[in-house]
Amino acid sequence: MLKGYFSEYKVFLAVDCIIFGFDDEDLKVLLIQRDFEPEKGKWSLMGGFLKKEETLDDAASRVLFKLTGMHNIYMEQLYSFSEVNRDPVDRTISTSYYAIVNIDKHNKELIKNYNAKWFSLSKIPDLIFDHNLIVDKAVRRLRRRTSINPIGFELLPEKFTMRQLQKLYEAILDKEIDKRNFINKINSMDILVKLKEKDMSSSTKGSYLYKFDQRKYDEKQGNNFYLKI
Amino acid sequence: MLKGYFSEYKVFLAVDCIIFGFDDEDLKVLLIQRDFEPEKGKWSLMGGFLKKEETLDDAASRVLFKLTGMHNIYMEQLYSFSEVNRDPVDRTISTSYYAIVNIDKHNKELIKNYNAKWFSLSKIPDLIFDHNLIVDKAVRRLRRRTSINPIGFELLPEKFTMRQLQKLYEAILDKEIDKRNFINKINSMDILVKLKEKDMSSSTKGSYLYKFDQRKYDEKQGNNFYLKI
DNA sequence: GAATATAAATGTTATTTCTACACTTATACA
DNA sequence: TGTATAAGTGTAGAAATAACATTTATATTC
Repeated sequence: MLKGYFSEYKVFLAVDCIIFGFDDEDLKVLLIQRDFEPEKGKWSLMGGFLKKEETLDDAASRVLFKLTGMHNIYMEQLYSFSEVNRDPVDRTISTSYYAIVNIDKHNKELIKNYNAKWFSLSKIPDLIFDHNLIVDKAVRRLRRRTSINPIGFELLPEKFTMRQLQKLYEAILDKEIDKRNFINKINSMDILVKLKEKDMSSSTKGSYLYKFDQRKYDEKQGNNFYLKI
Repeated sequence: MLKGYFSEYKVFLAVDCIIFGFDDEDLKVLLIQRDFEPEKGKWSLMGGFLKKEETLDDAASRVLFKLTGMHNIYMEQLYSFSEVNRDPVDRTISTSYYAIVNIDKHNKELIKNYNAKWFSLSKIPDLIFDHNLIVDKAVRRLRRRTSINPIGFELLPEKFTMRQLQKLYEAILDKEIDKRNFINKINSMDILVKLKEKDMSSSTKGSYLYKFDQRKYDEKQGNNFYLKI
């Protein structure tokens, strides 16, 4: 045989997406409620099969767009899950991606169509197959990434307060952080621009708004540092 | 259709293994020379297709055993590569694993049969497909892992000198390390047992041999720490 | 047997980073 | 005018890291 491998080796390869969002309080994950068998009615990650003409990244982008209506979402490949019977219908390997999105920017119509809902990390229900495992791994990865690279750009509105940013870190790392130490560390990263504008919604005094310095933020993505928070 | 997905979505899924070893001087990678088309004569990673009844981990273990004759090799899933035309024969996704082995313990007969050879990192030839990319990613991952967890147990002989351990770290991290600071840090990890025995081969004075405290070493694998070396 | 050559073994100080911690300020509203 | 609320701000002690040089044990050579 000169061309082609033995087709009995072929398997189904799916991508499943863990979509993280942040709502000023909690880190959340977007889940869909299946309206088809098996496990109809149960919650699951959004996924889809890898198609012939696309890479796994393409497939993940496609799946993410389908559910959120957003393009160019920040995402990263997580892991490939391959337990033989993880999918009761047919042997299927799942390459998972985690994505982080601005929770206010997704298309609410779409997520209604998919019976999708945002769940706080602490309230994630029983999911189909091995999806709880996948979410756990994604959370651990996101935590580690947050200790190595700056995060927030994709999760926060364009302008945000220090308090919002701190809440985000606290939600991701699941621990309380001292306000002054946090500000000092963020400032030492040198990725924010302090605006003249204030947010007056949360206090009488008002709090300054910041935005990310896109260029510096992207730089820091490259050369890893260890930000111990 | 009640049972089974649409089979046109099926793809070939291979595992490719980056096998790291250490020879007292350099960090090395075990490569095989292909004796079949395409790209006959070129060097590549050892790989194989995922079979029906095995997980990706199983497949990687099988591939590793086939080439080294060793069981229970330390390995970790790295990444799944999926460029559409990465394999000219047929669309094939590759899930890569990196493994670390004791270079003295593998079966030399086997690697002769596969035309396999150890290559220092700085002397890796042009590999088939995207295998150079895969190796690069594995090296970066190994470096990061080395900064978070202890390493060495799988790469060194049972008994080894501080110098050997330091050389290993220097080879992995590709930088020189101060001897005194290195020893202090390793000691602060508390994973070594100092033996009464000395190695007399490298100096007239002789240098003490150490071995890993298996229990403590395994413990440290779990709770990540940041060892800045 | 004295001198030499080689690698091993060892500790301290200065610098940087991290942690813990409390009071003042601006403003709206009563 | 007083009160309530969240924002804003700095320092000192502790811990980790980085820089750095001399002494020791032994085999070999003269």
